[in-house]
Amino acid sequence: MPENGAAPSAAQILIVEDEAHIRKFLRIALEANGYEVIESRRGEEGLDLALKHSPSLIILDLGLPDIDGQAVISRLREWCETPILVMSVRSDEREIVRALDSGANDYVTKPAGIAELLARIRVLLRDQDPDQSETGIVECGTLQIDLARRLVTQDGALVRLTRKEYELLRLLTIGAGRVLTHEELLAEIWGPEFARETHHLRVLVSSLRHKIGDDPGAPEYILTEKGVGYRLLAES
Amino acid sequence: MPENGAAPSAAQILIVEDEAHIRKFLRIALEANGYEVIESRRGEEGLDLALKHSPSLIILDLGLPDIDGQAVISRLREWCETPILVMSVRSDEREIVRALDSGANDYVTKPAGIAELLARIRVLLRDQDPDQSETGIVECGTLQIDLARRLVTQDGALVRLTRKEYELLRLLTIGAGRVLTHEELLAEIWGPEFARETHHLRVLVSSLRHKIGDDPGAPEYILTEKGVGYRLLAES
DNA sequence: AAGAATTTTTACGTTTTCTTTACGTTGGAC
DNA sequence: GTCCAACGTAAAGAAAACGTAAAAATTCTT
Repeated sequence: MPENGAAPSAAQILIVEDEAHIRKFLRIALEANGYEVIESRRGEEGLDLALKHSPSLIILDLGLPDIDGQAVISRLREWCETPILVMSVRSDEREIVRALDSGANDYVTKPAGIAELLARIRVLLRDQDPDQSETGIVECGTLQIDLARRLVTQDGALVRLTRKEYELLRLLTIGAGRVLTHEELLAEIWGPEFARETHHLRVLVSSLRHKIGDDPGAPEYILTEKGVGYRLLAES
Repeated sequence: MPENGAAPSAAQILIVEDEAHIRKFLRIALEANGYEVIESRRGEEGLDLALKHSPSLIILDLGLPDIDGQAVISRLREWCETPILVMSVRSDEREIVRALDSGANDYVTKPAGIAELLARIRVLLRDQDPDQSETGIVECGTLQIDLARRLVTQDGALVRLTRKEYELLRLLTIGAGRVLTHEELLAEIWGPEFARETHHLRVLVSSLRHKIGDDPGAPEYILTEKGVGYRLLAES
């Protein structure tokens, strides 16, 4: 899994759409405009990919073969805030309202002009939460976290992290200084249905701390906020 | 879920539209949904009103008598980030792209279903920059309370609070200046069934005061209102 | 299919936080 | 001054939360 291989500023867009020719059309148009594209034909797979890649935007067709598109929106919104642009052949107003109210950010009726679609994508990417931007190298004492390359070094030496360890560190880094609650972390790393299983988090934090050389008693990096969550100590 | 956009204090919406019957129609629909409405027939006046009232959202017609709607968008974006929803009779794709790219957040072609319009308004209000509302760092002498990060510092030094201590301080901060009664605090922190157990509160206040260096005899931060509750001394 | 790496599960000791209780202090009423 | 009610604080016991190690299960590699 090449995670974030391309240029640092290339936004990654996930397409969830069952019709092959539309997928192809979108992919060509998006790639021509400098976006990186991931695609999926089914809703379940789409949810997986969203979790795995954390794309910058999701284009979602409501008429999927396996699960209701509406359900995809709701399930995405349980744990993430990635902008969702819905495409649909139906221009039924009730469906539009339902999609928007359950968390979609825009609704475009097919067939839509590609220029308009691209403009609406730019709006959604432009209006995103500024602290979501995952570019640049974050430093924390002698610890370096390169979010674009998925690379962590401690004192210049490469630290090998497992997927979950890295995911935890990434979340802490993005929210540096802020407390990330148990629920947030569990929902992001394991999925919303694990939001109460704090023991998972305890062992993961323990092994991450071990690898980056952090002493829980006198933490340099990861501060435990008992009963609440964890926070990465920010530079000051 | 018809989740109403108007939560505690009604969101204010500015309509800039020259056709009287559309203005009237919008006003009725919006007010019926709990929004407060200001309106203007001309672009210049619209800009003035935006400056004066800082509305939560602007609905803009592109076909205005005095200045080009496009110019209104650009001039608004010079100094503010209020969401702009453009309405237009023209569904020319180039115009849509131009409006979105110059700063509009959504574009709806007239005539549009009112339910869809309201849903799109809810999206724009929902997605507004959250740090416009909560990011305030409250200062109280040398005590700093950063509610967004759950961070408390005294004289620049991090103060580590337990969950309940922080919760107490948060409540006092939110209601800064106001007296919070024993009942309110107990109900919020321990639950309504504890509303009479003031001894809990006494020991909690004591330990919080100890950590932020407050002397009950000559309080700098937490003032005891005997027989009633506590209050955080606000800056003036 | 075997082996390695990762993740999940479980268990237990330790630390921190919370609750409870007891007692001292303050300040107004009489 | 005495009494009383409300408050502040200290300390001990109880409960909750945490950290870690190791075994079991799963997934990934080769």
